[in-house]
Amino acid sequence: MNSNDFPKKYDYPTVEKKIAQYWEDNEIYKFKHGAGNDKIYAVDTPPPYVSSAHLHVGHVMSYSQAEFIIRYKRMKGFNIFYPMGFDDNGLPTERYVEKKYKINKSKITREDFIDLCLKETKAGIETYKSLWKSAGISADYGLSYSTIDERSRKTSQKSFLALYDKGLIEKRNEPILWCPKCRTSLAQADVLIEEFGGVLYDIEFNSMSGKSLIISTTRPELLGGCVAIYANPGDERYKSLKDVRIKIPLYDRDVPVKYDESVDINYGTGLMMVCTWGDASDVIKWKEDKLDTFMIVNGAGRLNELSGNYSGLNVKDAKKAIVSDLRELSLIKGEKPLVHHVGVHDRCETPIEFILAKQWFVKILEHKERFINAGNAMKWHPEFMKTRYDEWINNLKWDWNISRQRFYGVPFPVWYCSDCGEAIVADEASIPVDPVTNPPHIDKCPKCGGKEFKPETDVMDTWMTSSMTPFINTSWAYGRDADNGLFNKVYPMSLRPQAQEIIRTWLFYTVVKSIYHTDIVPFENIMISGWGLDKNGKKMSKSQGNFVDPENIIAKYSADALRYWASKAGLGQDLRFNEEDVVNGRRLLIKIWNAARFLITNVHRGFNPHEKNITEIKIGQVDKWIITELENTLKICETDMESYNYSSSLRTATDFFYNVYCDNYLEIIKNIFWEEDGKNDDRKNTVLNVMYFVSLNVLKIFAPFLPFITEELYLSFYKNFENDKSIHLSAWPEFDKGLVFDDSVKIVGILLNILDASRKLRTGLNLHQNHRASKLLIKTLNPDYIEVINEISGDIMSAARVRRIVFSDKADFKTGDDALFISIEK
RNA sequence: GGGCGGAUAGCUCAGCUGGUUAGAGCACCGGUUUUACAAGUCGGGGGUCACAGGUUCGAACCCUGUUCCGCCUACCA
Repeated sequence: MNSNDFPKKYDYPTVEKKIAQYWEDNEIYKFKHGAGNDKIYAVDTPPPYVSSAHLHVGHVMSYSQAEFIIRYKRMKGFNIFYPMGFDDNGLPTERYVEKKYKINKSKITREDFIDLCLKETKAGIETYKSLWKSAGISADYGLSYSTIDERSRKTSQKSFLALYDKGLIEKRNEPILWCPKCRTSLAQADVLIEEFGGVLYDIEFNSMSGKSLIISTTRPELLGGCVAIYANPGDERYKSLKDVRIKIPLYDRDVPVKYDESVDINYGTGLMMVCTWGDASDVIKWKEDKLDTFMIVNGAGRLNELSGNYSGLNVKDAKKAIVSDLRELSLIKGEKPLVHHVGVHDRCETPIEFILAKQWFVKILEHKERFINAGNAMKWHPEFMKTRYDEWINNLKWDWNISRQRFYGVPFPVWYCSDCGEAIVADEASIPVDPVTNPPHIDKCPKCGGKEFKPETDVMDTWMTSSMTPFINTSWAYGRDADNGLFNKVYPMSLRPQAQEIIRTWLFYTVVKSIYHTDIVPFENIMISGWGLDKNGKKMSKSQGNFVDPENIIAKYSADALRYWASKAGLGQDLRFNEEDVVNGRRLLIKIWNAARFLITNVHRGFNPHEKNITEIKIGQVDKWIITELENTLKICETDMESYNYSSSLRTATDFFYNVYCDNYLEIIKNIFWEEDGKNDDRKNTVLNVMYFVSLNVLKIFAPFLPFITEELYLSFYKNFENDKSIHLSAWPEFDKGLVFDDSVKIVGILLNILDASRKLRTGLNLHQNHRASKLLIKTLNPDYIEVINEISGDIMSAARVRRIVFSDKADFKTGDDALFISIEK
């Protein structure tokens, strides 16, 4: 570009589109597989579940934050393995489709439903890709994966087969967590605890000997499922009940009394009704004490025939009916409102129930210690997030149930013998298979010789696939040598960036799988981002309607400006969205543009920044000072980036750029460019070289954050003198001790004190910005200053916009330096 | 119930292992437009660092307790 043509305004909508295209056309972010650079930095990209139109600026925030580090690593010379993932299988997508088309799984065929899911998935992927690209996310889109594609299905099924072989997966018939709305079983990680207002009913029971007993419960509708009454073994009141049976009100049934330490003497009357099953403690007691089983709630959340008169009612209506009947019999002796905590399905917020069912489980309870150790073997950023991981593992109560009674997911590679029920798992060569459409590889049941087989119709938990991302990415399912040994090169991966709410799912399950399959932790570093909050500090979400559309913000202020906002929160910190910060980002861009413009438009023909080394040209004190300040900045920025403290890095860079480089250095030197041609040519050339050196390095430390504008300036100007085809492939500027001139910093400190004071005086004198005052009077109490001031008098006059400097005792305005006073005469 | 994070200017936030007079941006007030930038620039006002104790020559920072906000976790049914 001809420097005279350099645009006055930064036209970011046009430029950002153009630059994004440049990156794509030139494969700037392509992973160089097999090209010799084995200094690999591998990222396990989060695959957010694909349902277009729920994306908000918070998503851009967390992706950007990880990407700041990734871009930095790229400039540090790493060969970046950065695939883009799209999570599109499983219940989240199904829920999205159900809502969008107002259907549910009982009113549509499996095939039609899957078709709709695939259609939405495809649309979702396009929306995501387009947003990530416009936000400048530097993934290698050629490495994209979707969790429903063939490679993912093969990987999940291979994992299933491998763990089945190791005895780490098994099918069991036991009480499981169940969502009556989605009609599927769930894992503990799919359940959230929510606060509910409820009522604690004191209900009168009678022992068979006629003794009246008051028992408190929040779930009278489960009376029909009551299988025992518990008391604390130390509770004197109830010791006599040993061997006594208790009659259940409304039902013609009686149950035993049992004792357990877990019963709180002070809660209610100290008696506890245990049912099949109201909560986890019921299940535990049922297992430990081998209680009877009276399952009165069915999979649809309705009471069944075992409940007698209440059969067919849903849980809520049954509660009303039973309470009303108990009232009529005067068996309700008390009602206390209380707040209690109920587990709900995280996708639909329906309270979960326990039902008995045959399900596939990945055993995890017996290996908790290994997972805790794995957590300790990875570096957490920020550190305190590891607590959540540890806490989750320590509190696990159930093995990981991976069966889902749904349609859209990866099928189990399993059939059952119609005669004896024996499970037949697929052979590895045939996966991925869908047992509903594919026959098994054998024609005879190995156990009973039966020739008929039924497919497993459940699908796997979506996390069964997502937990395999490091393996999907590296084609592990095709053998460890597949894809030129990619797995061995990339695994374990350098970085797992992700949001905090999926520590217990995506992260935990990935660790489980990785440990089981390889016995090696999957990541060196884990980076946990906070949430994007709305203006009022509430979490942004589609359902709350308080989300900000990133496309609009990018269109209005540019992607770089949005990324600037994203840099404001440190790791693990939530960040409020306020448009002011985006506006500030745009201001920074404009400032960068204009500072570059000053250099570019002053560069003469024949300018060559590499003719001599920066130290070999005749640099003055102010040049040495600005170079020193730059070096100190580079040092801090590098330290910050190395410790994932990107926020501080950008702040430091911005401070230097604004307050030191623009407001002071450029202000001090710019006057020389106003002189007639021919005058000061040497000095001009020196200053241009210094500006080139400083501004290019500043641009580089801005580059991870503001990839578009830095690239635009690089390509349109700096690249004329540099070799790299993108600033993002250029080398991160290393701190150079040889470019630190502490004496110059001291000397220029005097100048800056004078400049600062003179600005105050000029404001007081109402002087025009560029008015050249006639005299600057200086008084100094430090004789050493005189020589220094004489040496840099040209710069002082230039900076303070004065024609002459005079040492005079009349100077009476104290500067920031106690030994230095100045005055200005108009 | 247990735990984690936070509370600093009107607003959004910096403030390193304790060290002069606690910073920035926005907002507010005033000056200033041919000479990189008015989406600018220069200057100014504005804070009992949540509260109460303690340690120290010295505390926004360390310790103890309290309050409020957010979150994680939990078998008082």
